[in-house]
Formats: sequence, structure tokens, C-alpha cells
Amino acid sequence: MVAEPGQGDEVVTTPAEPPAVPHPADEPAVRERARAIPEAAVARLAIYLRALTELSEQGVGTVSSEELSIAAGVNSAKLRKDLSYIGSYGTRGVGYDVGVLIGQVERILGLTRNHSVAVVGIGNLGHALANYNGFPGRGFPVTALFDVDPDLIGVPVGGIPVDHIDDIPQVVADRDITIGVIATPPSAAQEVCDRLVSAGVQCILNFAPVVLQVPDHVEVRKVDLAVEMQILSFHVARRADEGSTESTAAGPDGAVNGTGMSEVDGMVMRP
Amino acid sequence: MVAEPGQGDEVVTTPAEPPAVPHPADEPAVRERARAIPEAAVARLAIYLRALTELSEQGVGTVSSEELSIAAGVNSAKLRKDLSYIGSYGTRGVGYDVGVLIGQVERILGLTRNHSVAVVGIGNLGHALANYNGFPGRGFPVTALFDVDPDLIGVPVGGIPVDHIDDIPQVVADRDITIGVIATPPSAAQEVCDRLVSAGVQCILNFAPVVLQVPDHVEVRKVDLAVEMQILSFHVARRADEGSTESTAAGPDGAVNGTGMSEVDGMVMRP
DNA sequence: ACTTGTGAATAATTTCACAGCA
DNA sequence: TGCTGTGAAATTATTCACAAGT
Repeated sequence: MVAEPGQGDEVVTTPAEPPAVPHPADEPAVRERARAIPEAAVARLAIYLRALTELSEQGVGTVSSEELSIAAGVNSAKLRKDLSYIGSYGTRGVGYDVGVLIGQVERILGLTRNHSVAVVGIGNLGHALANYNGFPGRGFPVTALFDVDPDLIGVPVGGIPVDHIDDIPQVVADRDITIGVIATPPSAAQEVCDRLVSAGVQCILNFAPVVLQVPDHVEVRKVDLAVEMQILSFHVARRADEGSTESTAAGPDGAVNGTGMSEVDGMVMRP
Repeated sequence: MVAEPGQGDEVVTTPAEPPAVPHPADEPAVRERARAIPEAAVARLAIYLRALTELSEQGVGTVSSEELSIAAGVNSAKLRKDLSYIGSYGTRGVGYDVGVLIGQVERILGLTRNHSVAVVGIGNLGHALANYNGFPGRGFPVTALFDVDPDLIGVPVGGIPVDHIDDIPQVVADRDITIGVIATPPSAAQEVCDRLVSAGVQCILNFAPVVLQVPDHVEVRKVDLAVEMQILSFHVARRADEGSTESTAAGPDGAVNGTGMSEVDGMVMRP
């Protein structure tokens, strides 16, 4: 049963280059965005939402920050602080009304509307994604699929026929696509990204192990399996010499691997 | 072509709750782990490695922090700082030797050894993962697949026959599995996790939308598609009312950087 | 001339701890 | 009495900016 609450959550940060541009002087960092919810908090709100939804389904009507924080895998102080960014919807001495909180978090996350998703690159991963018809708690219906493979065009995957990427402008406009998911091989990712952006897509979820270049108004999130694996690898390694390093004090190096290289990299797909 | 270097990279951090357990007193935080590389830096090292590998394949022998940082989508100061955590392998006035740096980063990330991967839950995503035979640039070979569906047991997927999860202890030991990937439905995730941990797996990559409870010595990373989508959704929403809410105040000076941060993780599956 | 490596300055995030309200 | 909401402190991460090496 493994009881320890221990770790368990995760957070990823996408720093996003600051100015990046020559910079017209030292903008006093003004331009303060009113209700600035810390990025880190936004990511957790989505997690709280899941926990809340679960509670709601179980018929729970009220939760304390303590209970919810456990379900979400964070500590209660952080949870309260996060929730405080979106307003005060709790009742002192009591806790939060699950229904109310769900509504508020959804509002902040912009989940009151639907976001049509287009998946580009119908390979292994693309197939898997296409079959999440209407993602998790719904709200993110996959309504378009694209690829370049002539054998795939027209073939329905997960109920949706695959279109050729040349039709991106047309289809994105017609189906009001909000989010583009790139599941192509790395070599095609940037071009696909450019096409999506040209078609008006402002949100991209990138599974290709490539750093996409996009204009400032486009938001990119990346999911990189190889990176995740490597981070895990780092921790194994760390733990490994944590136990040994304890002996001698000097000569730790020696280990240097003479190897030449290797590569590494993240997910791939095949269009 | 979208030139701006803008955002584009990603980093993942796994805070890992602190004590969480009553804790046997207030460990003076001793046990100081010598070379403490910030979590955020570790995540980026994996990205640098990819960029370096690409450069190496292109025959590039030396890179400056400026060049590499652009390829990795971060700014050069951060890159240099990150690299400084692993040692001084650059040459002032010149840059870094690509081959040397690759070797060092791999060493730090523990990529000098292989990490056998087991995928549990052979549904859509599981299939996709199984087919990344030997992940990206190798180093993470998938050597075991598990599921509960009798129809799947014994069937080879991506060249590897599926075993029943009851065989986890046996197979994990025999094939020296280091990393367990959970691609099951959320309801089965915790149990599968417990079994993997019991079998000795210390690293888990979780695709199920669940907060796993694990003992302290186990490292968990989570990939949650729904969360990623919701974060994107948040940014669309924010941008939406940014346009309206902005009315007053000085001119819209359009320039404002589209911000960019982000965090997190997410993805789901269904077997 | 250039470019690294890094203290010091900033900024962001997390945690504390407690006043205030139900 | 119990739990939220939140300033303020602590911690962590990012950026600056420059001395030092080639």
C-alpha cells in the first residue's frame, strides 16, 4: 500500500525567454498584468480541478485545504495560496464548496468554452491521441487530424478522417481549431508549427523533440519523453553514488567516459 | 520562419513534498548532497544534450554558449550557469567542445548505462510507447510490457510479448528494469505503481491522471495531457480578456512580450 | 577580441505562521 | 474551535555584469 504522501506531484516550467529582442530600453517591467497568477500556480490549478472533480463525483460537497491538498499531492499552504490568486471562495472554519470551486477554477482556466484540437502527425502517438476522443474531462474535442502520407488521407482515425496538411488553413478555420498538437517527426515539426500558426492557431502542444520558434503571441507547451526519462536517469545515478561517494574523499572523477557520443532525444512519430 | 528566439523550451521540476511524514526530528538538512544541481537545471541539461547531439551530427566541433543557448531555446547566461553546475568544460574565448560536453552531460545524467524500461498498460498510448523501441537516441530500451487483458498476454507489441502484471516481480528482476512507465487507466495506476515499487523499480513515469503515492526513495515524473491542455486554455482565455480589459492605461504598446512561462505536465491514456 | 565562469542582484516560488471570520 | 486568506520570511531560480583566461 505504500502510505507515505511523499512526493508525487510534478511541475514543469517553461521560462519563456524574456525580452529576446534588442529591447527598446529598460522597460521598467511595468505593464503589470492585473491579476497575475503565477505560472506555477496555473499548472496546479488544473491538478486541483481533477481532484475536485473526483470528489464531486463521489458526492463530496465540501473540502478543507488540507484534504484537497493531499488529494492533489501538494501541501495545504501552497494550495491555499494558489486558490487565493483566483479569489476567496472558501469559508473559514469550514472549507471550500466543491461545486463552487470547480466552477471558479474552470472559469480561470478558460474551460467554460470548448477548445477544438487538431492533431498533426498520425503515427503511433497521433493515433493514440486521436483516440482520446474528447480529451479527459472533456472540453478538448479532437476535431481534425493531419498528415502527409497519401495512404492516410481520408482514412478515419478515432472517427475523424485524416486531412492533408495542405488543408490546414481551410480546416483550422472551418472547425475553429484552438489548439494544435504536433506529433510529427522532429524534422517536420517546425514546418508544421509554422503552418498552424499561419492558420491562426495560438496554442501548440509539441511532442516532437525540437525547440519550436514561434511568434510572441503563440503559446507552446512541450512534452518530451526523452527528457523525462533522462531526468529520471539523473536521479537514479545521483542516488547510486550517493551511497558510495561516502567513502573516499578524493579522486571522484576517474569515471569519465571516453565514449564519443550518443544521442538522445525525445519522442518521435511517423507521419 | 518565425525568427524570434522567443520562448520554446521547457523544464520540468519535481518538487517532491518535503518532510510530509512526521519525521524523526528536524534533520538539520544535513546529508548535504555535494554537487547539488538545481532540478530546473537538470531538465535543461537534457535539452542541451539534444541540441549538442544535433550539432555533433552536423559535424560541428565547437559551440559558444550563445549559439547553443539559441538552439536550446534559453538565454546564454542561464545556459552557462547550468553548465557551470557540472563543471568547467569550456574554453574562454572559444566555446565548448561539442564532444566533450556531450560526454559530460551524459555522465551527469547517468546515461553511460542503459535503463531498461517497462511499460504497463498496453492501450493506445502503451502501444505507441512500446513502438519507440529503444527510445530516442537509444539508452532507454523498452524490454517489458504488462497488462491484465488475457487477450493481450503473450501477444508481441513492438517486438516484445506482453506479460501479465502478476509477473511484474519476476520480469522486473530478470530484465533489470530501471524505469516503469504507467499507461493504465487512472483507476489502476496506484496499484500498478505499488507493484512496480515492490518489485524494486525506483523511477516511474506516470501518464495516468492520478497523483501517485510512493515512498521517498522512488522518483515519479508525471505527464498529463489534460493539464497541458488546460494550461494552454488558460493562456488563450487570459489573452482574450487582456485585449478587452486593457482599455485604459497608456497605449497598448503592443510590444509586450507574450509572456511565456508555463509549467507542467500531463497526459492520459486508456488501455 | 572573444567567450567562459561566477559572485552578486533580482525575481519567482514556496513556506511560515497567524490574524480574522464562521 | 477550525480553517481560510495572506503578509512576511525563506528558499530557489534567473539574470546581470564583469573579472579572468585564451
